[in-house]
Amino acid sequence: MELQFYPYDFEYKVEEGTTFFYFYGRTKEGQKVAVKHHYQPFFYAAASNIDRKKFEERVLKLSLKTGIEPAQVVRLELVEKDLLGKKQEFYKVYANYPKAVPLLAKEIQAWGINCYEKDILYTHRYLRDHDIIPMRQVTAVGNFVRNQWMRVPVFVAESVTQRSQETLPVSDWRILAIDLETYAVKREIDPKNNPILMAGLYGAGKDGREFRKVITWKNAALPEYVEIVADEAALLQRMKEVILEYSPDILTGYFTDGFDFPYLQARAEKHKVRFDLGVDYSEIIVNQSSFGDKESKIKGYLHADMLKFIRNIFGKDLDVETYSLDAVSRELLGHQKHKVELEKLSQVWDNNPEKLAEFCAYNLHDSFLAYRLCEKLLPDMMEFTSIVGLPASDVIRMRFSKLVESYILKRATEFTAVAPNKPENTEISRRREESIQGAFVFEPVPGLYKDIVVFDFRSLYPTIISAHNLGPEGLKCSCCADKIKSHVPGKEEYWFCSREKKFLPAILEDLIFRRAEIKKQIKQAKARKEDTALLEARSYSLKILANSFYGYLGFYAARWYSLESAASTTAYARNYITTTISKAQQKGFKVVYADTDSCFLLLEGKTMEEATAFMEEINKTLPGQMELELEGNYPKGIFVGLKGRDQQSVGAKKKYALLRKDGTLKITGFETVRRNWSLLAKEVQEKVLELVLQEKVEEGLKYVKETIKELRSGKVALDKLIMKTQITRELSSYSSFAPHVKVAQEMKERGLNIDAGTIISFIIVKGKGLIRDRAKIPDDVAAGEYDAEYYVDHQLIPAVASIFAVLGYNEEEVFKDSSQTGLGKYF
DNA sequence: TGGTTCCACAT
DNA sequence: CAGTTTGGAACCA
Repeated sequence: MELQFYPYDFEYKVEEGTTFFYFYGRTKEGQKVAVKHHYQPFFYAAASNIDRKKFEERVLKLSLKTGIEPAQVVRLELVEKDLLGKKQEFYKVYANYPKAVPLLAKEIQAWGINCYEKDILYTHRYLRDHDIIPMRQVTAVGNFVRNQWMRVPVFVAESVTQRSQETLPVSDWRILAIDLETYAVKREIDPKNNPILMAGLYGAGKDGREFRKVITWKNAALPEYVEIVADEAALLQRMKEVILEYSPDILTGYFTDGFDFPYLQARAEKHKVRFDLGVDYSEIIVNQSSFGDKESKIKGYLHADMLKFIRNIFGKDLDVETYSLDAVSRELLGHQKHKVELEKLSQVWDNNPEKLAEFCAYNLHDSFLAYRLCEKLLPDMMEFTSIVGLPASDVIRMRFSKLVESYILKRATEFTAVAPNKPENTEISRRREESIQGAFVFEPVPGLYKDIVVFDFRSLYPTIISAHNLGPEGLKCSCCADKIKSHVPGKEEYWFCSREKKFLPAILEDLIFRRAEIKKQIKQAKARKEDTALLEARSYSLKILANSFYGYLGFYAARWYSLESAASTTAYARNYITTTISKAQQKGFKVVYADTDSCFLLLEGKTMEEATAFMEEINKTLPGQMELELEGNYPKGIFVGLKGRDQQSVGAKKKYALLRKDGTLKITGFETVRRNWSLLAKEVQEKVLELVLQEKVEEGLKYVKETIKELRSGKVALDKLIMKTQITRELSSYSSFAPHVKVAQEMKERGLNIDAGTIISFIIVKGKGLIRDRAKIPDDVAAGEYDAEYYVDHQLIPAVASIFAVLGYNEEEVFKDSSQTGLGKYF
């Protein structure tokens, strides 16, 4: 019979010597299933320049002792494959089970024969070789078999194919979010001694309404969604039942990899409760690497720890200070966490259970936020999954380099390419020593400019790599060696094949092309007022994957490492931007600034038509998918001087502000966002930039003077004067006492818990002596007690001095005023 | 300024 | 053929 289903979790099992790949998924009707399919593991061994007869005899006799059964070669096949651009013959060496692969390969390498793809995970290999994309419809031919080892029906497949690319809509996946609150005095997280107090679960009910539940074990008057059980062991038991009954495809949460699931595992073990949620009745599996991150797995589910996906992949474009659930939800959902004093939970639990309700609400709300994040980002997770072709659980936990490499590996099959091996440790150290020249940045002359037109190269690095065929395969190719006309600009020693499009640039070109197609679709969909969330997700995935190729080529641990290619990418980029600059200058445009892929021109009486004509002209000369685009045109812009240098001549790079036509500002590089600046300094800096850009310089000066007056009058609201600095280690280990350290000590003396990570807020007040002795906790500062002169000298003036300096005002000329001392005397 | 150390996130 | 060892901010000399 035929079975159609949507798989989302994968593993393999060796059963009586036969290796089976296992799919776990669900049918359209919502029935969870397991599908098993036999597939023989293998790797490659170089077949060139060896005595093949002798090799075959020897290799087929191999039998390496291991803990399980001896590692043996099942059979050999001779194949032709492409290794870094060179066609060669390889043996495809089939092993008797997956873990035999590295053992056999190591032995054969010891004979002096290179082996390849010996560290490709079996489950990943299976998916790639069968061209199966997780979470999309799969058709298996075979039969259901009786079993008692699985919680779900088991189907034994003779064949498995993906005929359709169809997937389920977001609303059809059953998602359940979990969140735990634990007993924790002084933020001490201790799964050995501290119990789980409550477990929040949030999902969608089968009736379409919300599914909300909090399980706790304290008898108190609590809201209707709270279920009270006898003790912690009962909580665990009940939680398991609820999850099984809900039967989610996706289990989600926030930092569930490192906190909730390991905690559940530890407490279940302590109470001897079998928390066997796994589809095969297995318990939670926590993989802890000797360093850093944990990963938690529950067999038969897609465990999506939203923190992992956001931190590793999705959050790179996000404007958040930390990846805390609070900050991320605020940014992505417009919701924040409920505000409760979590430190008091343990105390309330012990002494005032009647106050537990607000903690239950908090608990449920956290799981609600995780659910919403999962729902919102599911299209993105699925897109990365489909481009890379690996399980979503792996994809969301990958760093960029791994993501790129997985995409390359997926495409390698089509190009019959064999993957180069990962570098050895010595090679890694060697590579880590190397570095390349980066981007070109045009040093601006400080000043206030008008009518600035900004052009930039769309996806500069990816399009260069694709257009110039950069990559290890085409580097210094022998076919083009005799006619080296087109070497890399400024690097006579490098050239890349011009006869044949090579593997890496070809698959990168695909990504860029596919993204361009999707962008067109987005435009059309928007015109029809359709929802574009899915398309945006695809476009975003393709974009960051394409952008990561350059970094990958220069990444020390990359299989397709090619520092020459990375260096050539920036060399071409420098050449394109400098060429664009000089061509603009030849046309009579003044160039004020340029950075990596962008170029800022002044119209100076010329028209926008002339500027775009210039752009068109450049575009005619560009190869492949390269394109110069109009980023925008701005009525005004300011570039400021470098601190401590001649403020009139040397401009700071990557620091400027532009005024848009609609009056809004585009501020880059200024300190306005840093938390160790007071809100006052940020506000004043922004306001002054705005006034100056609107040519209201006098008004700007006046504004500063008024602000200073206000400061001195003691009327400025205290919350605008708070400065924040993070405590980064154990308080007692500080040997120098910056203001925030001193405040932290004071807070600790009052019984507040201060440890690494706490952000200390403080205000500097009037008085004698060192600054640090005048730093106070904001709550202790009386209105007007702050030290106005400190704020003038250390916050206000530094925030605006460079802006006024651009206009030729030095502090003395401009800020002349009263009888004050210090810099403030000029105001 | 550059080199080095420390910490992500959860209660 | 689940294992490797990150990177960015804050601090210090």
